[in-house]
Amino acid sequence: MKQVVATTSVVESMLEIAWQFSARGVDGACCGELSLAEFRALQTAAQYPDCSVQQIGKLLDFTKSGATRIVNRLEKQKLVSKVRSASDGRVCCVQPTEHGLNLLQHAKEITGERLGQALSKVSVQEQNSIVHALTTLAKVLS
Amino acid sequence: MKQVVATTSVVESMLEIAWQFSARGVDGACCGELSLAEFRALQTAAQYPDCSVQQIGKLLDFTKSGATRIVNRLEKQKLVSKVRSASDGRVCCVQPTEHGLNLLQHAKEITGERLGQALSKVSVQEQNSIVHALTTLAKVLS
DNA sequence: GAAAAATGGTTGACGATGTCAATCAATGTA
DNA sequence: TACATTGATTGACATCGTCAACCATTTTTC
Repeated sequence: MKQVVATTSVVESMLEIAWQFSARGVDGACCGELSLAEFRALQTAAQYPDCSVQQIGKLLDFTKSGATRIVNRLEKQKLVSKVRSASDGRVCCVQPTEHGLNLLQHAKEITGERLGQALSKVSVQEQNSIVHALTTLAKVLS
Repeated sequence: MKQVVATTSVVESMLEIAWQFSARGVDGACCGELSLAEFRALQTAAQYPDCSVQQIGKLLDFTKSGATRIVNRLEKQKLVSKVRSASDGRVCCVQPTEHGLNLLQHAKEITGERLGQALSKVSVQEQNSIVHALTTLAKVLS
């Protein structure tokens, strides 16, 4: 019970952080011309080799059609390519292009820098604590 | 330098968390009929007494017109009321209604519960560490 | 004190985004 | 072969926030 009480006071921090790192916060900073949804989709495609369009939708909680549209936008920007699966002619495998992977890498650096800049305001010990905490939290949230 | 390197590896966690707690993640769970932007605006109105429309826009990084529209939607749902400032006839003070405050409180509880549920998967010691880390991080990010 | 500039807010037109329902194509099943 | 299922796409649509133009009030300037 005590934990629950404690967490309610943290929710505001949580939302604040989410806001900073979501669509509005990251803005052009990390994603270039990409929306957060597109960025996440690109990430997902990179993470799961030969990921289908619908898989991306399911992982990110979009409808089928939403997923199609997001992937199409990524394709138009040449960040992914769609390849028909050899084993199942209905499936579209979404593969990040070289360009897409570069963008991901770059985005990671930029956002990391930004996080690092924020973290530089606290002690190294606290930095480590935060890094550890975030990693753990992301794991238990998924 | 080491910190920067370390943080880049955390960025993915960061984005994962943001995703979980942003528009798509929270969904109806905490915000009822509100979008995340509307929810944040309501929060801001509650936090800053007699907050103007534009102040909300500036704090949340919206344009003037965007802020107007968000506040209008909140007003239509009777979550805030707009009152012309006595000292400056141009300014609209945005005040959360009783209903608005209740919704905020409720949302806080729901989201807190959700966070608590996730946190219940780790040790109490780790929970405290995470709570502390989030609080600190939110502070240095703003 | 009146004209001009600045400031807060609103509105119309628009582009971006994602949903729903209908559809097509490929696969699986009877 | 006929029927159902599944992956993906498309058209119509609602939501959301921006830009530019605008009105109203306040402040500045001469």
